[in-house]
Amino acid sequence: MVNEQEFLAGYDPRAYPAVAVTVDVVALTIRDGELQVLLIQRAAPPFAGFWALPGGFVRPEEDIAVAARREFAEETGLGGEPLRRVHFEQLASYGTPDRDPRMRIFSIAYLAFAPDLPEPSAGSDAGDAQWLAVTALPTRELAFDHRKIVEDGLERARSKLEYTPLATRFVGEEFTIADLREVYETVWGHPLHAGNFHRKVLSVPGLVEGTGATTEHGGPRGGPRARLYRAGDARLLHPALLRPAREETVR
Amino acid sequence: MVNEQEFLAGYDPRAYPAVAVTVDVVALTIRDGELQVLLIQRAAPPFAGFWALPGGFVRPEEDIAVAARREFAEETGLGGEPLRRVHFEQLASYGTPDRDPRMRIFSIAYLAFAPDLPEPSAGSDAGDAQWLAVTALPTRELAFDHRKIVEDGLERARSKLEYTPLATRFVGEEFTIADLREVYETVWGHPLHAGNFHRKVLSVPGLVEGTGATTEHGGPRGGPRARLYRAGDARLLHPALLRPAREETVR
DNA sequence: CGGGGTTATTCTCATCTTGAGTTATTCTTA
DNA sequence: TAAGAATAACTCAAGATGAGAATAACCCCG
Repeated sequence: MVNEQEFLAGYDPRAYPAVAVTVDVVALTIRDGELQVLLIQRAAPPFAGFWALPGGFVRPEEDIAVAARREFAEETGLGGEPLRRVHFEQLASYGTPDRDPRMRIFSIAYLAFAPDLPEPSAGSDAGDAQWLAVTALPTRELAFDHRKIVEDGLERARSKLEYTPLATRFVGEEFTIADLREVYETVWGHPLHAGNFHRKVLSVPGLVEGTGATTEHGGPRGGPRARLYRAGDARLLHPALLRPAREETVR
Repeated sequence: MVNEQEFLAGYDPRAYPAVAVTVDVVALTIRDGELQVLLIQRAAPPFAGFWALPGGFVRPEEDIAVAARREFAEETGLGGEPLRRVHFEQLASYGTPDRDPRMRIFSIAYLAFAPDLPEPSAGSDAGDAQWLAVTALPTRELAFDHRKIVEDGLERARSKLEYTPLATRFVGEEFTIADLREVYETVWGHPLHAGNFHRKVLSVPGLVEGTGATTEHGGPRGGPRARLYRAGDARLLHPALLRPAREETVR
């Protein structure tokens, strides 16, 4: 047996097969009314030409969370205040021995949420980056185990909408209840009852707070001006905003 | 910039500072009516004499989840069917550059749940292992960032009791509603209304199924024989069994 | 400029779920 | 044998949810 102490006490790392640690980022945004994920096209083998999650090596003195933000920033060209507004959280780690054909690579995946980001090619050094609607994922082959990572990220996102104010991270500073409802409908993938949603959002303490203002105009197809809100100070929603029960996933 | 492809294409791992990947296991059980966590006492520096989570090096060809089970089995002496009944899940990864003074070590933490396990010293190769009541954690200094890892694990456990049948993993094959209630009370750290809990457990589809049998005797201090149940086939609880709202944690 | 279609917001109402307390019954212990 | 304790079932009020409808503001088209 090799336990941690023995390993660390007598271990010469260079005598063992090398391992590497990377971060991969599942960056989600809502564009054109669709939930989209950021992908980059691989230039070199393996999986050359395939699409993959943005990510890379964690630098020797770099914290993991910092590495995730850095990789995201490099691919999107985002910086400053807009970057600070992006929500990051650790998703999970992936380390199946053969997940990369070249060597043992552990990947720590992060999830990033941001409102309506611009096309990534603009400011980034990788013109081969794009947002892909998650509904188009089934028809696209991804490199490595990145499909699994994206699926885990999507499930996490759907689930966190239920009991955290995460949805407010997908909209701008000020938003209407309908904006928020669109986020829920887009991420969960099905329509919600507008009246009940409205009542619920206003009744959960700390989810939103009114600004007193309304939109300048009604909606593009009519309707009155909507009141504007900004995110409240809640960190957890109580009671939660639950997805309609999905019998299939329960058993 | 070094992105993943460039890094992996032209990278000679031995030219970089070495990194290592370990697993650490937050193993929880209920013994003597208390939630307890498995700790081992470190023999070698750094942190010699301190208590730490069981864990160790992920072997070159070993899957992370397998490594977690192996480390747990080595410290508890558990194997075969009892080991298979233990629930494992990935918790999170920790990789702050200075979390280990010797080298860059990334730790992937796992959470393990099991019913009333025996004293670990018995079958293990490390006689310096013990179960510690989590209520005693504040008075004990832990090695590395293991206190943070344990706290994250406890929060995950408390939260998973709400919406998964995890509690059934802390009791034996057959159990009474009162056994289950004791699990919730112990993990959440406060008493529940017996009648409401009973109603709720029986009303959530797939949480428990009756065996038709009852206990041999009443409780040690009186009371009728209780009906016996076994775990149902639900993977998610709908509606969830929520903790009483904790105002403090909401904001 | 007026009407039809659209949307934000508020209500109603039946149904579920929850929290708190009570009761009948069965056991154990003294 | 009586007292105390625990299981299981019931009551009742308060809260939350799902479905539908009403009201009013606003856009676009003709």
